[in-house]
Amino acid sequence: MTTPRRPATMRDVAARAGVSRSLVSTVFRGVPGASPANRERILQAAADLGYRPDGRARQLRSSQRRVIGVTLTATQPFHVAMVEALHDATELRGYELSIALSTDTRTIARAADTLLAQRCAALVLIGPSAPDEEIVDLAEASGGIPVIAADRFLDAPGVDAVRIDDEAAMLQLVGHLAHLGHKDIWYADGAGYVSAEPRRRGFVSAMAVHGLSERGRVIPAGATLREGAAVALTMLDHGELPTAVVAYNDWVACGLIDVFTRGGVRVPEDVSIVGFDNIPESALPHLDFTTIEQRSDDLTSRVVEILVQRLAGAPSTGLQLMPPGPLVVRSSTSSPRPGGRLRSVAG
Amino acid sequence: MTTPRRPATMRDVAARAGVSRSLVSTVFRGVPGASPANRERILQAAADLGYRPDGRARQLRSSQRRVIGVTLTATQPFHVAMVEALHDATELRGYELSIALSTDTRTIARAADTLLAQRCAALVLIGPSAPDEEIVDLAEASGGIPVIAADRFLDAPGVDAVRIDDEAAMLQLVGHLAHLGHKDIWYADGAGYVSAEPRRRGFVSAMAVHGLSERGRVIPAGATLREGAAVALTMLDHGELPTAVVAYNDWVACGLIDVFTRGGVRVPEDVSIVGFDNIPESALPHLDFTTIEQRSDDLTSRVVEILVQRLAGAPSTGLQLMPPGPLVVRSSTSSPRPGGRLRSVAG
DNA sequence: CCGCGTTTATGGCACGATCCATAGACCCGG
DNA sequence: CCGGGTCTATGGATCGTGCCATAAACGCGG
Repeated sequence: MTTPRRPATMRDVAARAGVSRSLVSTVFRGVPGASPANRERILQAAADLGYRPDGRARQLRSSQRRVIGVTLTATQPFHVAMVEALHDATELRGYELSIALSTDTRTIARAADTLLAQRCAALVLIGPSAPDEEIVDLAEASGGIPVIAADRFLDAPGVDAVRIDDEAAMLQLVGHLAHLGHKDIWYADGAGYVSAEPRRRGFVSAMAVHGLSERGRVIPAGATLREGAAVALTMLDHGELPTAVVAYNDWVACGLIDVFTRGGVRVPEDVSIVGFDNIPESALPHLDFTTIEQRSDDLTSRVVEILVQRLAGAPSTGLQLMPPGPLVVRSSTSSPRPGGRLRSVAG
Repeated sequence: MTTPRRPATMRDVAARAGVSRSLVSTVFRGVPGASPANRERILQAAADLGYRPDGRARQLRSSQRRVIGVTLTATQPFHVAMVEALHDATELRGYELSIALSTDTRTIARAADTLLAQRCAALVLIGPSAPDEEIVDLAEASGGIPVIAADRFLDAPGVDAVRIDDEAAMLQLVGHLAHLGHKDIWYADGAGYVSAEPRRRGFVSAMAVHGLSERGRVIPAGATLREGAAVALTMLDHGELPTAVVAYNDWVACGLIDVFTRGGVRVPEDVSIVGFDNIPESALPHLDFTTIEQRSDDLTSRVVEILVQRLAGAPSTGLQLMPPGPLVVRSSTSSPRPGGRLRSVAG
């Protein structure tokens, strides 16, 4: 097979098969109207020429919109899983997915521009980064197609938003500790990370609910094992510990437990620790800490559901919060020492 | 602004601005030939109508191919970083990126089909999964456009492949241990994970180089902290330890060190441990283990370089191996105990 | 042999843009 | 007043396909 400078078109296939261009079209569209003999010859000719229908021309001509635009920041692994789920769901409904990456230097609006230029049928914006205002403006400029913000807390008219209820989850976690009798509860905060805000808000209001606002403390940490470890070290250095620490996520909890146990602070005897996410590592025998599940699968299927409904003509439903996953109680939490209060750790 | 059922076209803009369709075209292409007054009126009319050029029609008409197709498996974080780098590099050369995800159920060939249907100018296949044969077939069917396999070991005519030289990296790691005097060196293998094969090969041949084939052992592990911890546990259970363990990657090393130190096996006094990747966690004070850097940035920039050259007409260069990053020696490695041999660990 | 319905095949317009050839507008010196 | 050059603006062909209207081919009963 030689390599043609110009890719083969329907015209080329038609010429080689000795039929009209239209007949090639009917065969490749899979509609009836071609005799078996001609169908065979056309497919053979196409194979010989390495013909492949031009998607751009197809979409341009057929007035139906058959592309779903997806913007992705890909900070979380489950965001990629969400794209896969969207693939599966839309493919069997005859849609294609078009993916545009947005990064620190490349705004969602810019990524979406590419997609809107393709005249996509709907826009799915995955990820909580980027200011809300940008999403609202984008929805304005989208020409009335469905716009769905996945994993984002946004309450704007005309745009569907779905996100896990971080606040409620935090309420459960703090509630667990409070019921065990803890009063001095600190929170190793996610600092700049995106889900940090609702979780912090959840922590603060949960402490208020239990009348512990005075005893709580929010300490900037981060989202990694490293940052969790760093926070634990500064706590040890300052020589002051609460009876329980809530971590922004499981990695931070790993770091905390690591440093604490090595520093002679026993978990849960001296300090209880809870994580957030229920990653596999949280069940490791030597860690085995209490955490709450992030039901990202539920979030994903909800997004797919909304997309399908909106494509079918259903109106926007606004913001939807997914109920938090179950609390997974393990051996990192127990009641505090009798009369437990802020403890001074000898240097 | 009302929401039109049909998006505005150049014709609509032209009508509103009172000019011809062609003039709208010249304005939106950014070529000279329109008077300032008309340019202004056209842009105003376009803004009023929410006009956005149709990318499909544009690309169809202009015979130049201005799209780079990228398939992505997104198993490694740096794969996403690579897409970002490709964005930056191609954007200022007037190209657009089109991204197609490939998953377990969605082959690279299928993902690439979408891209080829868009008549992309080149194909960048990111990720080492999928059988080589599939890539070769794909290159065959690509109609002669440049095909670049990033992060893949593949030596096929006409397709450029780039990957970090895992084997050489492993040679350095084992060499480091051998020079310290280690002879009983085990390898916690990556099992099913994709880069596992070349690393294992590197380990085996490195042991051969140092005349230690008899003393080496390959133990199936995995790629996560959890799997590393599991391997360490079985080692302790079997009551037999080498003087040094090479981990498939840094997470596995974390798991090993964690379980060992808690189990009373001192690192590096009783056993030396090396990782692979130099993730930030490897520098944590309480871990601080020797590892080798994965210079994924170098890999990325090499891929970009090759793409740019091939777009400029340069011929395929075949397989390229990137030299391994520097060895980062930390406190998890030292000379073995005098006369160190396989050690029995009391239960 | 003719009329009629069904199956196949074809020609041509349209999708929304690019781009070239051409025409009008305008300025300027001769 | 006219010829010639530059700057603007326009019409129309074209990209590769979908799809509709129409034509050819064919079978069949009267």
